[in-house]
Amino acid sequence: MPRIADPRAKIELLRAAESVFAEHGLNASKVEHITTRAGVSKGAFYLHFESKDDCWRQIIEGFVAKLVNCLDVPHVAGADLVENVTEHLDRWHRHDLEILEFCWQNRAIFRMVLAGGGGTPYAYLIDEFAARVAETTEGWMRQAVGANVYRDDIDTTVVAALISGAYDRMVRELISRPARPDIAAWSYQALSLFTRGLLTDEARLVLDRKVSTGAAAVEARSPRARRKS
Amino acid sequence: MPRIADPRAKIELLRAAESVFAEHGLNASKVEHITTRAGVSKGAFYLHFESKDDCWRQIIEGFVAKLVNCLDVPHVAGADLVENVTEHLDRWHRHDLEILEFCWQNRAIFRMVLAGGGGTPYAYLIDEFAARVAETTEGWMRQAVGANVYRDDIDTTVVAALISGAYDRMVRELISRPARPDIAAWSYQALSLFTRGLLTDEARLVLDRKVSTGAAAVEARSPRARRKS
DNA sequence: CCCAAGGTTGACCGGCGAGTCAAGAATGCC
DNA sequence: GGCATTCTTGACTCGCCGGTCAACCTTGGG
Repeated sequence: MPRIADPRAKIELLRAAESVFAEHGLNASKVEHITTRAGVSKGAFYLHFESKDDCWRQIIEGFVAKLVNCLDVPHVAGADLVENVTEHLDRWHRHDLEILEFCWQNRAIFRMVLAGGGGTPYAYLIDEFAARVAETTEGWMRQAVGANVYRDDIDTTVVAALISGAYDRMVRELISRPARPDIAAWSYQALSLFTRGLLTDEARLVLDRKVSTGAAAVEARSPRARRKS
Repeated sequence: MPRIADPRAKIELLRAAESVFAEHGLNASKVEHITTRAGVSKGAFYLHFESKDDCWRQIIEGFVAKLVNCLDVPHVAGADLVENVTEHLDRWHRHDLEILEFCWQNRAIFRMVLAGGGGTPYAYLIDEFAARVAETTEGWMRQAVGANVYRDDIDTTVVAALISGAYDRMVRELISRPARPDIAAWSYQALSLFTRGLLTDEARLVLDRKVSTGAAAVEARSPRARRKS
């Protein structure tokens, strides 16, 4: 009667691998480190994975489709400036929270990919993520310029890169935290900085009127009770 | 009579090393690749450097003090709002151009450090550079809030991270270019975005008055002829 | 206890790349 | 050309680490 395989071995190995990869990246991580941390032999590793790279791939693959889905946002075109401003800011805010939440939930894998840096399989995912964000941001921006929501003197390529760079830093800060920070507050600070930097004077007037009439604009919902520390 | 040592060997080796390290980072670069590219033997490498790491260090060390100097900026305190706004924007703009120029001149070494990612000796320099920029930015921001130039509802830590993240992306774009881009135009876009995002209403009025009287404010010097492409 | 089936192990193999050093090459004087 | 001095070379050594596999271990049935 055959011996029963240890049902926890693969789980322990995946956990250990995720942890070791996050510390050292793929190239500098040793299979022996992973197996020691998982509490199994080196040979047992190869019962579950074809190679070290395969282990890395198994961890990453389940992550890829989620990443792509996260970035797909429907485009909405409005004809009215009031509608445009409000809709635009709402959409931006919702999208922010969605992405930051995703990054927080998958912070271990982000750390894995970031620790490896150049030359790591799937390291291009970070660059792709960044490029995709910049591309989406630029698309939104061109629309907003066309709708007279954003100033028409902005270079959408440069500014899209600046904004996605800013969010990139925010994500890096987020995933480096041991405890979950106030994502909504962070998002508000970013949104406030960029909308003020981008809006036309007309669009700002629309927004200001919304505020003074007590309407549910994003800035009216800002945490007034929060003071900088 | 002893044979004369080849005076160009070390120069060729340093050049080749810089180039190979920029492509592959430290860990994935092979001494054999460097020596082949330099056109000397593998043994000759060790006549000039104790080890591969030593070669890397020799390239980086000359770079370190320049990097630190580049970030030291004198703090100037003004008492008058008009003076503050103008002085502040001028200083920001000058500092931008100085840093971007430095990054362009040292783009090969930046590429070297970026290509390695985590685990590379001196890779912390990039993190330190980023942290230093954020720290300096935050210091400036606190001053500007105190002088009623910036809004007092900004979280200076979060916003400083956002801004330095944005410049980080700009630098990465800059050093990835084969030909020198229009640094002043890029800097203008960033400055325009962030000043509009940060200034108090009073400070904006000061700035607008300056513009309408034809004074030499930064925005009055903006490249009006430039349209987005 | 013996047995068959399958699981697990860690000493071992072999490729790779950093570093070594004795042999060969280059130089200019006599 | 011979010689002494120094430079340069590239085959070689050695250690690291991913991956292998025969020996040993575990399991439950008879």
